Amino acid sequence: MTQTPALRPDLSAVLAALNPQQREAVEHTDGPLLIFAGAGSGKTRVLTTRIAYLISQRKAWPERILAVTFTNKAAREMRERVGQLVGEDVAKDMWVGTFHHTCVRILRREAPRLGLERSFTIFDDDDTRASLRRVLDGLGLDQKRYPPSLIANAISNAKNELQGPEGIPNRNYFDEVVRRCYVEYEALLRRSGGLDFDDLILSVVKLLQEQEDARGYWQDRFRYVLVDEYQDTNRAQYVLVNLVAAEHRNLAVVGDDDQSIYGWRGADVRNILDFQKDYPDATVVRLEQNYRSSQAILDAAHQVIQHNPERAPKKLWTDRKGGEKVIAVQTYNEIEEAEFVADEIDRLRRAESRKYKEFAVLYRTNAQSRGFEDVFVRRRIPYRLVGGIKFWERREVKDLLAYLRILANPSDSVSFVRVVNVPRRKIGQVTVDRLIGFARDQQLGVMEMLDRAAEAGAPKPALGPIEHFAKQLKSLQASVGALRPSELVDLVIEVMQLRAFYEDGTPQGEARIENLAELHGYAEEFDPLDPKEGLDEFLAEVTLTSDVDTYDEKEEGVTLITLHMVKGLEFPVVFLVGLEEGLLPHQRSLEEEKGIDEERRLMYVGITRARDRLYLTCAFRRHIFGQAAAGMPSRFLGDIPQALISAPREGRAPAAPPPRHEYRQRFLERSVQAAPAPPPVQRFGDGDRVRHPNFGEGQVIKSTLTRTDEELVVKFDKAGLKILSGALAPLEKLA
DNA sequence: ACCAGGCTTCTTTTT
DNA sequence: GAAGCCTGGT
Repeated sequence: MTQTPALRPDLSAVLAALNPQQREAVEHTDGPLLIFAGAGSGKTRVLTTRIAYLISQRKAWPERILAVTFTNKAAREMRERVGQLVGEDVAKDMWVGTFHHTCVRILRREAPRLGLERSFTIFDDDDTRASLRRVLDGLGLDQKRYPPSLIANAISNAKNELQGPEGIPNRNYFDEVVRRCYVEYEALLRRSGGLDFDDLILSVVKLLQEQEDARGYWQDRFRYVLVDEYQDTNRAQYVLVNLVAAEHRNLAVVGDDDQSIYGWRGADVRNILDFQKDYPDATVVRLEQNYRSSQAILDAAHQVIQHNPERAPKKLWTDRKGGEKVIAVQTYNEIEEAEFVADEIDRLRRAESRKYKEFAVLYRTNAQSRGFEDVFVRRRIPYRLVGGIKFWERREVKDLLAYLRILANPSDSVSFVRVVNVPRRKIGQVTVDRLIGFARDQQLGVMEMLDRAAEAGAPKPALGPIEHFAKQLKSLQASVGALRPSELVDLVIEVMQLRAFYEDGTPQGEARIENLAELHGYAEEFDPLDPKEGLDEFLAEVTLTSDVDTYDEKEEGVTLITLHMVKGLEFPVVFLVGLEEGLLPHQRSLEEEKGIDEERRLMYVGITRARDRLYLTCAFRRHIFGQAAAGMPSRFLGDIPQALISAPREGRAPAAPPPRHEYRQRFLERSVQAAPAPPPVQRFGDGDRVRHPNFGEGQVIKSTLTRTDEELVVKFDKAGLKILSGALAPLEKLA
């Protein structure tokens, strides 16, 4: 330290504003600390104040404090808020980031020790699947029987459990396939100088476990360690933080077992529930006062979550009295569900002068956003979609990034395969296979591989194009240390003529070209760094940035978001939609042990996002895989006592409170009461012969009018009985 | 090597 | 209702 950072030690006012439990969490400085932080209990405030307190008490220099968050957005916020308390120049030295970012930072420094290139490439899911496809090919295995995504999942689970290929169980042939793929996949990663998401954590764990010097350094370095969302840590992450904090034992973990929703990717709630076993001397603080939601909303949340077993004891409370009752509504189908939401948004904008950004629509699956998008576009309601097809995953963006990746790391053959024919180069499958095989055997990077194409056995006609490609890449590579990331982006676009390649006269082509331009803008952020370093950082950032990270709450528009991504956010008005059996809880969750519990926690997370108003909606019919299916109200609706739910608004049927046992029967009664007004046209009568492009010919068994649609039950000669929407299905009436 | 068209399967959830 | 895979044609 050359100079003492300018501290603003007058935290007394900030401390005085905390409640007693919050204050205890802040002022506890030494030794292990477990904070159970319920939804809306001021967790971020406690964490940031605690860090500021540590700094102002001179407990540690900022660069010796490590805070691990779940998203980059949370990390940024934390740094900002600490900055407001102790000064930005001080806060900038803290280590704040996601598990993955933190590990990348460590790995960049420790690369040599691990026999790793400093410019290692981070493989995202897409790259992993592409790699596995190649592996399967190499092993002569059928991708239909052994879907790459399933194998990727199995390997990921193993890695999260710190298991190598030998740790894959031996139950059946599929396991055997997974094990062999795992071995080959690892070899491919190593040859490519690549690490996948899980490897980032795994490599640091290994480093700390196996190399005493490194372990000593990092354990000494981080005097204070804080981990947010501890209930969502997996085995590898658990080992990592406990290892890092082992020397000073100043480990503070924050979380809420009721909000554990990432079990499917290896998160283990026991990490938080067993913290006191790991650290018998731990101080435990419970933050139970909720500063976000109305009493009515909190009550509903409590009713839902209390059905779960194995919860750490706690109950949220608020001194906000009363509040609007929760409104539950069943609509005819997903279109009307969206219409209803749109109606309410319009109404509340007028009645309560609310802004668009005060509303959020929360759903279980990304596919559900479609109906809302369609309706919002038509009704000119501005919205922003979080998640779904991400910017970084768009084809053209990935193509351009693949070029940059080859430049940053010439061993990255996965990226080479991706762009070998972008634009068309007439280098065929056979040629690519021979080149890749040769490169593997001879341990070559992309450049040498292309230079020795003839030797590799590439077909004669391909040699010309290959040589040209090599020349292009070399000319780009000459600029790598010299040009800044954004300039490099432009150069790739120009040399490879990507604009012309994507230009196809369609609006989609236009969009692709715009996205390329947008990439330039992102890259600019890394221009101030050393050129090569900037390129590496840019590429890492790109693969580690999620959609919520770029979410800006000040931006106008209704938020459309999944229940998983919404954790940590809050909105004055929340619509929790698609509350149907099969959707929430999701069909797939029913097959898993404890699946239902996690679904219920999702519901709980959704409810607790709401400040003032909460709507719960479900649809009677929903199109799934393009076909209408019947939906039963979610069992979770039945967890909420009728007394907490408002009477249905006029003209709307209430969601049937799902009876604990016989909900099918009661549901049907309800749906009869719910008979909506007739739609404009009834095109078919009972007994009509019809033709459908997919299902062939059939006979209408029953035609029913609903408020906006004609619902048809058709018995197809070949395809059997189907329920179709008269408005949507391309049905043709036969004479 | 590339394209069009038909077939299938598919969907949880994400760093 | 889309994306991906396969086939058969050029």
